[in-house]
Amino acid sequence: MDRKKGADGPGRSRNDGLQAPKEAAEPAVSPCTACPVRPLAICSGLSPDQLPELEKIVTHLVVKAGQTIFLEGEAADYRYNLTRGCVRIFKLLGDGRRQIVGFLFPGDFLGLAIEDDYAYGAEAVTETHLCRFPRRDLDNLISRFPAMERRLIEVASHELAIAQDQMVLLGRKRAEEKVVTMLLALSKRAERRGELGNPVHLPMTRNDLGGYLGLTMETVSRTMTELKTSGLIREERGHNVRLLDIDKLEEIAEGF
Amino acid sequence: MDRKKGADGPGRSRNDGLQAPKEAAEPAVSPCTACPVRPLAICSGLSPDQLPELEKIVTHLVVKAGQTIFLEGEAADYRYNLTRGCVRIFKLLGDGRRQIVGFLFPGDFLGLAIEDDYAYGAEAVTETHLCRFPRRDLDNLISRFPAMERRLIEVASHELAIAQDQMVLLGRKRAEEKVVTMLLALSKRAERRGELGNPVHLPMTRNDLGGYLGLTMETVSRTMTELKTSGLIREERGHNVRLLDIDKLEEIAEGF
DNA sequence: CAGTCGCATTGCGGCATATCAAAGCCGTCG
DNA sequence: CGACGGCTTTGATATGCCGCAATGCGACTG
Repeated sequence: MDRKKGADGPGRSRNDGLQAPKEAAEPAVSPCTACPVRPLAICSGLSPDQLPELEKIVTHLVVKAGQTIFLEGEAADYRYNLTRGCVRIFKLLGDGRRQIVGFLFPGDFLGLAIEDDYAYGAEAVTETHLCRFPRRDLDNLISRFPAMERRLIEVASHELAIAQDQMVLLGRKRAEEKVVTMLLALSKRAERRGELGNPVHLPMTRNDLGGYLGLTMETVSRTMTELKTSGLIREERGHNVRLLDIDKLEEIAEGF
Repeated sequence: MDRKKGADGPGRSRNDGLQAPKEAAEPAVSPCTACPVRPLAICSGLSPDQLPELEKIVTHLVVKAGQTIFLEGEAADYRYNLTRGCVRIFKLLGDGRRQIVGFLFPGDFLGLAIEDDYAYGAEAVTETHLCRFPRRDLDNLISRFPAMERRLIEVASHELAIAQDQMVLLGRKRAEEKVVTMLLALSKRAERRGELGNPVHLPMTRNDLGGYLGLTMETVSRTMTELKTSGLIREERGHNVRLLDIDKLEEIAEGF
């Protein structure tokens, strides 16, 4: 691939960001016990009778599509858990070029790799529900529960493995391989969450996909068209993509 | 950039690999207490009187330049700590394209992001000294010392932050920016280890650098020549590069 | 000190992807 | 229901890096 300046402008899309996210209307009695994503989240490091500890420090937020959750460089006062929706995290270069370094889905933890300041910005791709924890409180709690620490190591090293796969993608794969890898990865992630894996749902724009794959929006679009033409995928209503020959797609993704 | 097939062949270079690494002649009385890289390593999660616990399960190895430490896909029976030398870890695509996902230096931990099998291969760039721990033993030990677990979370999230920076580099930076970023990063890492930061020492080949930066050897070479021509760096004896205008270099690296 | 081997450099041509521009499509809202 | 706004698609052209090949160079070796 080839690039030089201004891959995409800073943040914002669809909607626009920067209003402070609002607290959810009803935190209510704190439904961690019934939380559908708990088994996926770091919260699975706590036993049911320990959950009240967590509920003491949590705030529930709803963030509308396109809104900013936090900015790169801002003081990192909170960590989050995603319960609904989709979030993009990204880093900027001096001239505005933007690289999306991850998409988050329900059960994912947001705010792991941070120092005093957030090392990346986070924006809602779709309307997103978050559990927000004051960083200090959460870290204290975690250090009191060894199972939580172990869970966090698991999560961090899983993230690291994903990041390494992404380096291979960005450094060595061609456009078609990149797009196919992404489709398969989103499919598998959806299945792990217990959602439908085959018509893959793509909540993000072509621009977001390109921003993650190290491509431009146009190249993503052209590549999708080619995949459709060669009968490997089919687009269905509402940003859904059906994978028509998964074996073939896997081969393409792995560079054979 | 632009690529298609066979960025570089599999492993091996300089020397050649695959002989089983030999144990060090003299593990001796177990000198963890005096280990110069302990403050940098995960071992700093243990107090001096706990070090014997670690020494019970460690084996010291010396691996010659070019030799394989382990292969991608092999059963992940060990974790390592690097005390001397330089290691490259890399992943392969089906057709042999190779992406180097990291270089390790003294104090670094090897074998963090692994499942049952190693997700990447590891080779010595220069002669390397390693502390090897049976995975199960080390994990048991770690889980008995909360300070170790905390240290491991720190290490993992630091690695993750580096990986995210690397995604920006691979996805959005131009060749010159990539090379400059690398030079500065190696310089800073050396300083953190207490080594000389300014004439940066580059133990790895141009091919390795390219493998890490998502470039070919030739492009790295051409870029270095340009940097020399424009007076930003100067090559000195023994794979050393002097940074002549760090401010300017930082600007280039950050995309301004 | 000449010979050899591995790595680095340089030149040249080609190609994948960027870039710029213009339609096309689709959901939203008045 | 028609017009607007944002996203997507498609086309035409530009370019940065790749891929190959030849040469250069420095470090061992005998």
